[in-house]
Amino acid sequence: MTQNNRSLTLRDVSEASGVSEMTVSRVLRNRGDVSATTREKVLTAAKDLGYVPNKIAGALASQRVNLVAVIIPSLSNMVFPEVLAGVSQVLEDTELQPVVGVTDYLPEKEEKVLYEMLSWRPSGVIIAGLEHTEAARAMMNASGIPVVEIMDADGEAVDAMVGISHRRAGRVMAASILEAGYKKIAFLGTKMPLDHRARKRFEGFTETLAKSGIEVAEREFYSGGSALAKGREMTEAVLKRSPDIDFIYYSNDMIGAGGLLYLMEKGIDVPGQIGLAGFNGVELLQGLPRQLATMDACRREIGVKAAEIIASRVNGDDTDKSVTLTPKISFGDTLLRK
Amino acid sequence: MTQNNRSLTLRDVSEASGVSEMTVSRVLRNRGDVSATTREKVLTAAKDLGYVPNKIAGALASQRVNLVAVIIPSLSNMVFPEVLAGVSQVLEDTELQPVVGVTDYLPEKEEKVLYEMLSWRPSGVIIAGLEHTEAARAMMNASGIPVVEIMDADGEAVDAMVGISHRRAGRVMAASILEAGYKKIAFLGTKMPLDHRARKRFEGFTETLAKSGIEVAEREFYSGGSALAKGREMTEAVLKRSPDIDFIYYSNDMIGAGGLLYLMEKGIDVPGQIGLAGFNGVELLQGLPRQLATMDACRREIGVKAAEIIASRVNGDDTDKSVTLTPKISFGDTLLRK
DNA sequence: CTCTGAGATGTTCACGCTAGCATCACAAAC
DNA sequence: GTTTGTGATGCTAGCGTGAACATCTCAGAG
Repeated sequence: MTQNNRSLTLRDVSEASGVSEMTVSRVLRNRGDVSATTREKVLTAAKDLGYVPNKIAGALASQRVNLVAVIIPSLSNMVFPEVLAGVSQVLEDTELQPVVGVTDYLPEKEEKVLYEMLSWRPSGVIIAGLEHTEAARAMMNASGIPVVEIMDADGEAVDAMVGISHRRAGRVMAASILEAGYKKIAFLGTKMPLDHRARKRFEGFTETLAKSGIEVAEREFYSGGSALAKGREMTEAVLKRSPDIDFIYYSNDMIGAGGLLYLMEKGIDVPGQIGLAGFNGVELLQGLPRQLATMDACRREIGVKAAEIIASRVNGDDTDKSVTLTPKISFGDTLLRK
Repeated sequence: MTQNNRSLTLRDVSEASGVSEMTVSRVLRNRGDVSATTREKVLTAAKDLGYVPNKIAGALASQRVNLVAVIIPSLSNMVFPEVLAGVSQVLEDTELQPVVGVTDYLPEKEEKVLYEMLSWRPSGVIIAGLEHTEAARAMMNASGIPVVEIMDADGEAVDAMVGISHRRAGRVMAASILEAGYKKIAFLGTKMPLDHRARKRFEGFTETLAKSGIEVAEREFYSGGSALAKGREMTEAVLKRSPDIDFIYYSNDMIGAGGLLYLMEKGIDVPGQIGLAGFNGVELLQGLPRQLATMDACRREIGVKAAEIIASRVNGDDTDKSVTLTPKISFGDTLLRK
């Protein structure tokens, strides 16, 4: 309540309550034996003063920091917040706390964010992707703490890894599309040098098409802007160039939804004339007039599993080093089922 | 590169490079005079060892922590990430770093998150809303650091405040709707005990309607689930109950978009038969077949301004205590313009 | 009445770093 | 040669807390 400019310490509380700093520390951490009377006295004093413990000092003294660094490319698309939700849910039952860093898909920024985070000596790291700079990889190795790389399973992990195979996801979608009889297939997505997972999906996709002697008929990439609007624009552009396209595979649901809305507006028969599919399985799709075919990326599950691995490792338990989840394809109303 | 289990300290670097710890510290912080030769030697040693400074110890020693706590209700709707983007953009040019805490709209969780964050002794706090528990308010007061409450301007700030008046926003929207001649007006939104800003908009809205002798004809509230789908469902439910509704005011754009898609599907004339408006001005709307009327909540701008206030105050400069931004109404295609 | 032991409380020191001052080397000025 | 100043470097003393150990108190056993 009192407004001090000099910040409060254990000493202030100890003086106010007439016991030693150590006892105050014990009360505030519920550690060790303290009599009910003393506990009461200390808590009252702490509350009256408005004392908030200094975790900086605590962490230095105890050599323990209950933070888990979570490093992701972006917060503005729906995918990473959901991973985060999974992480938080699990960590809430432990004394660990997630701290988020955002890289904007830039390797150098990732390296910088990682450095910053490691300088706070967290108990673990959860980081999106398997592609990192040499230096970043070295830091994670040297840190001596559990590191879980998430979202992807196509590659080598520094330590542990939880994700799906995007190559496989691309292959499965391609197979379903071929099976449904589509032939002139377009791919629309983000500019991929930045987004390795989208790239891998694309690679898996073209690989399977190639086996049937089919090549992607059209492709278009975007970056920035409203994904829904971009989906619209790109779909229009592609159909203008190649009106005989009969399927469009979008690298995410948001642009897919834009495309879907555009085609419906134009009165085009989906999935009869043109089939569509996206990727991610975002909740948003449920509100669309027609269900977009998609593939669930197991986002929440990935967050949960990654957090569980960190939590166990912090407790000294041994755990899985590599968890590969299998995304489920959902045909929705925009991909003919054989 | 070397994998140590015992973590590295300045001493390790100092031994490896043959200078004192102090000099190493100076090199790594670019503080004070160090000869080019020594600097080179130290940097090489640090890099070889893979040394990452320990900010915990640094912060304790220097009594300075370059973190800014940003406390928001949610990451999963589009509004707060954009505020965050504004904050990050500004702080990127300073030595300050944002750290995000999420409250899920729960006052007790807000209090807990605030406590946790303050225990790391950040340089400032940016927190959404003006409504907090007694204890939270006390903590912010006692902290002695700059505190900026954001998003809202209807109320008393603990310290500084940046936001818009949601009451006014509600009033302005009501006035525009009345002016366009709509009479049977419905309101659809979130359950409001949790969301004070939505509540204030609703209050302003009904207040202005009341002045024209009009009452909200229907109302419906939701919580959880896909907002787009909820908008759809609620719109359907309301129109079933009162088919003569001629305007629906949604408490956010997402449910508004759901409603819009539903009405278009049903072939209802928007805005002729039924007008619609949302709130927030989210980017998503740009991809819809028709532009939803809305009001920009100045999200990014709020983040920018709040961060600027913190940055100045940290530098000891005096700044505005209260900044009220004025949202712009956008009529889109769903609200007749008089 | 003394002894024992467990619970309650206090003391000391280290955690890894930085502020503030002390010291040192060396070149320019006298 | 001596002085002086300045850049370069080192030393010491904390920062606020928690771990480990030391001490004290008091009830119950003998």
